[in-house]
Amino acid sequence: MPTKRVTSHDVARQAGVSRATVSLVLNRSESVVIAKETRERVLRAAGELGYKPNSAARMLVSGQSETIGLIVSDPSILLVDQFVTQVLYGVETANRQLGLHVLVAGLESDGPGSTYDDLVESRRIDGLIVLNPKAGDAALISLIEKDFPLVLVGSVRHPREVAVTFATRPALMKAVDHVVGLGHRRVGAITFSPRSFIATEARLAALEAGLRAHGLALDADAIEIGDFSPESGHCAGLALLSRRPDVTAIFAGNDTIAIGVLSAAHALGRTVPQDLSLVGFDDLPFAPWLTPALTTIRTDGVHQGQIATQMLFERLNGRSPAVPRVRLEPDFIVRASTGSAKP
Amino acid sequence: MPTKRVTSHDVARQAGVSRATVSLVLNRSESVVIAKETRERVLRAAGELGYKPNSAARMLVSGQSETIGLIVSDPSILLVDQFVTQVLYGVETANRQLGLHVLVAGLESDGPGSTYDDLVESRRIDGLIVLNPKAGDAALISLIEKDFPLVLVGSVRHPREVAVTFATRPALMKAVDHVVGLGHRRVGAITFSPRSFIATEARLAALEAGLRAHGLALDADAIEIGDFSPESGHCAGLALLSRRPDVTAIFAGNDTIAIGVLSAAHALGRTVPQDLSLVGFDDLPFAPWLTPALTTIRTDGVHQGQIATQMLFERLNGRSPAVPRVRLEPDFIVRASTGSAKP
DNA sequence: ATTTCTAACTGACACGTGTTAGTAAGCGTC
DNA sequence: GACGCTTACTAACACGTGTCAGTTAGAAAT
Repeated sequence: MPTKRVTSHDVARQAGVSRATVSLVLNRSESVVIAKETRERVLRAAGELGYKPNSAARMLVSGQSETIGLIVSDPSILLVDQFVTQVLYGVETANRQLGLHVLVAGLESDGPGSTYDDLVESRRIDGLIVLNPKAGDAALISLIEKDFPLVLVGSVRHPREVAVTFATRPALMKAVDHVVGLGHRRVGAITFSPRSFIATEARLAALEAGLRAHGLALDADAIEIGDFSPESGHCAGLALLSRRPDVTAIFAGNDTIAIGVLSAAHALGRTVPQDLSLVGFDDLPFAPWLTPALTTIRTDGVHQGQIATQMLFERLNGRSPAVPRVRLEPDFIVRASTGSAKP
Repeated sequence: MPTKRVTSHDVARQAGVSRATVSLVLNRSESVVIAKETRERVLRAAGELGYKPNSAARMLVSGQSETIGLIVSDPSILLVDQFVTQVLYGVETANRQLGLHVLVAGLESDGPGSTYDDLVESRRIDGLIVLNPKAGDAALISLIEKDFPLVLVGSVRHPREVAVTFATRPALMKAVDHVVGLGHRRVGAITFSPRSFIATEARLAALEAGLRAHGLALDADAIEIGDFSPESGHCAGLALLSRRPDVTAIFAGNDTIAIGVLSAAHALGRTVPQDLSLVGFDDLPFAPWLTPALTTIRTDGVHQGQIATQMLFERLNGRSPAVPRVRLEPDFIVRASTGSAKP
């Protein structure tokens, strides 16, 4: 790019006005201080020269970068589970609509954790959205307590956090009602992460509560721990069904794990839903097209990303969001992977 | 964030030196112009005050943003097909390792297309990686011809483009050998996009060439056009198998479409691989865990993203990449979705 | 004619950094 | 002691923009 940059100075010269006037015309949209004729001359000059303000200079003087950071915890989850991508898409589109740029940064759980400071202290971003935040993340807590404009997609259970989460309990209750209504009595679960993660614990608790309402229990040896991936679903499914062959219904931590469970069931000679009922979580785009089509709980990740963006936008404009913690309600979707328990 | 920013001026005062010295100490890592004792005093002061240079000021004076743009054409593909996410992950990790930031921007095909200029002309980014570039994208061509540091993940067939693509022909040949070797004679294909897309056309051509080498043809009415999604795979599969029930093997444009084809086959009462053989494309993480496990062609999207980053890095440092067009070689992976044709 | 007022524009500063030309000090050399 | 040379540091400029306080010109009022 050997081309010379066009500055506001060039525009001013071409329009026969001062640089200050150019700036006023281009920024103060409806202020009447500028004569109509002058305004038009400036706009024409800017157009002809193809003037685009230098973002760095503008950032420097205004203190704003018009950019938000999107931190993805454990980015390798992106590789295996499509849900994170749904949120990312929601965040990107919503910000584009608002005229904001999105800087994506992965945060390795074993890394230095300085990623936040790199972005925040250097004033490279105005606000932050954090995907899958970890409760023990000290740097993150510190930012929350400094009141830095930050929205969590997930939760670290901090009293002052601003977050978008899912109220999974109602949908899980419906799912349990459905499964128990089909006659299942021995139910298993495969989580997408260790119980220490807030979302995992909350979902297991909801599941247990739901079963308890029907006089049933979620046995400790009917729980397996996965890691988001189909492979982990397969392994956990094999382990669970081998240890507890009497289990007739499994709740998977997400749809991706459910794929692996389907494969495990098949490997063990059990047909879904005749010999085993399976419930997924998320309703990813492939869920209706698995064989059998997956009964699942629909969490709208795109929407979650959009809401997070909207809340961050409020904070960036100095307004504290009307509701600091938004809880979205997932739907329960019945398809073909759940069926009557054998008598 | 009511906290006052720490500037290099503060560091200078605390260390008892001039601001210039601070800058020299922090930037000229191994230049010996600074006395060891002074250097240490400055570093200590910077550490104590928690000094982080303001990125905007640095960008302004250096003309570099240490940020690259990642343009995702038709971002909604992200939602349905996991392959794009693999590349994104590769790009993000590689750039993080190089100390560069990544700005992600979706480019709607029907949009104004000004996304490039927004980023480039405002000097917000130093270089660009474009995912799934469109051959007809005038703004993109213009950047290529201006020699802007830009790497394509894909191709627009421009003589001066710098790109990372896949040489799909050898792997597709192997796949055809495999399928024909199993006795299949009537083969169908479902693409992930209209033939006008370069990759689609190239893969169909390779497929046709492979079949021709065996004295077979890819009939026009045995080709269906999909759109990356499992749903499109399902619909295309239904259409193809209804119109040409004699087809015994199908090549899917990607693994995601293959999911839909599996479901279509099932809906029509055909079992894979007994009644129908299926070959996917990409080897996404779920491919081994579908039922049956998917025979497919492995394209390493993460690697592709890393290579693209590396090539862009070369360009940013003024070196033109050793090989302007890297072609990666996919592997052919045989699993359980392909089997002997019925006699 | 002088003052006051308004509309329309401009001069000059600030933002925080990287860098180059330049200075001051120390030291040896003739 | 004048001179040159090296070492270690600093003053000052440049980057391109947003934004006031201030200036000019013309009209209106006194």
